[in-house]
Amino acid sequence: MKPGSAIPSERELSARFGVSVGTVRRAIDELCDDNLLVRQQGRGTFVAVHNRDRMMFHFFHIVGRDGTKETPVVKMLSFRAARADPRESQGLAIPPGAPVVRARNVLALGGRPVIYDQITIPRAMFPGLTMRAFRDRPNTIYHLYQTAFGITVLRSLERLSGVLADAEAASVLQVRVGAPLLEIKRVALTFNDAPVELRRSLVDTSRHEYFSDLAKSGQPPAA
Amino acid sequence: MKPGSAIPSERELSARFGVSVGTVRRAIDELCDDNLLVRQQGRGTFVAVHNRDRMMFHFFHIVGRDGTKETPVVKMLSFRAARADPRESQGLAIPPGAPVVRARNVLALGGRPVIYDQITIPRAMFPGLTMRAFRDRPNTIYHLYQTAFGITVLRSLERLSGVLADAEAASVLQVRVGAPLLEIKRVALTFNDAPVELRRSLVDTSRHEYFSDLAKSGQPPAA
DNA sequence: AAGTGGTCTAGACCACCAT
DNA sequence: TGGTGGTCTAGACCACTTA
Repeated sequence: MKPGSAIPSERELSARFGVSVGTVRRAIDELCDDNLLVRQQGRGTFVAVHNRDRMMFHFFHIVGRDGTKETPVVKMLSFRAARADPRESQGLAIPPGAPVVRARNVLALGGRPVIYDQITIPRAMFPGLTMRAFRDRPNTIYHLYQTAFGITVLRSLERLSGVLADAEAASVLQVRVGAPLLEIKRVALTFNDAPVELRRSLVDTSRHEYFSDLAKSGQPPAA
Repeated sequence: MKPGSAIPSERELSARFGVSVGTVRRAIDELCDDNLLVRQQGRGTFVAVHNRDRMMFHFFHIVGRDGTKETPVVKMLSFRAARADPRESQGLAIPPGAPVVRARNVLALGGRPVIYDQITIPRAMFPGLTMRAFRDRPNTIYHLYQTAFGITVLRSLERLSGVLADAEAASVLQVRVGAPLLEIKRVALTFNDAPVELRRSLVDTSRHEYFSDLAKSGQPPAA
């Protein structure tokens, strides 16, 4: 179904499939949990769209030291076709040497460069993607994936480390070489946990932090 | 109710409070989501206990570079009574200068020191806590909080940064001064999001990483 | 076999939103 | 006012555990 469109009402679905409304509700509940649908009381249930609010809520975890969250200003630094190196082929589940696109962005917060993103996506999933479309997109990158290529990013796995700024990162983030940075390696997943995008972010955490609210996880182990 | 004990069955609760079983179920579902109860089909529903599996699942996010999770070997380095400094008083919501305990642990993975924990707890919440009880606890720290002081840690907020090893951290973690470390500042919360414990962890991420699965968050914003 | 949680039914009523 | 999702009822039946 198309992102943004409404799905049939709970009563109609229950009639169509011969199950009770309560069962339909629980099925929809699960799809909402998986970020596929969004309910709106009194209006209907809609296929989720990757707008900016949604991206900020689900996929952007950098906050100021005072806890405030700010929308970053993105500037593209490069956009190049390449062949997948071993790490990329493993992370994206594509053959070694498969065509990919590598892009680099710098994200500014409060007017200062804070995040240096290195993005890799498989060209096979994004046929015809151009540098202009990538750079001049009107919305978020994930919105572009969804609207132009029908690929919806549902969740992401992130692995964080502490690293030192090399010359390149130091130049982009305007810190000295050897300054401490936070490294975030993210794999973005779509349906069936199929990998869509590999992203390495280097974050200058002198004025910002990565915020993690591990409130609710999966099933607790047995007692 | 006591941790580990069973709560009345759904049918009994529905009769006692004059509501339907379905309503009882949803209420219990919420408490399970909040990590307060654990269901076991065919056996009953139990008040959650902070055992080691549970701690590892909900509160320990350091994994090897290959993704394997290993139980750390904890060694206490120090345990001292002190007065809350401004950061501690703010983070724990206690008056400045209020009595606290500061403890330091080093956690080893694969025989190597990897995590240097600096823990602060308010003495008022843990009356009579001794160094021996803290060091020689048979289970996890959060299990001790729960069984000896009736304080159940339900969730935690973590803020991550990249930092450089100072002389103290370098000595504890056996890295050189200036080596990159991952800093994790955690506040552990109990009922009503009341803060229980402040913890600063310095992690040597040369062989390990912080793993974050942001699968399911709260409510998505409006479309 | 008896008791538990897990799933489902076929409704009722409420709160919210659009017209 | 009519349609939507949100909550709740009073059961039925199944899967699992324990004795």
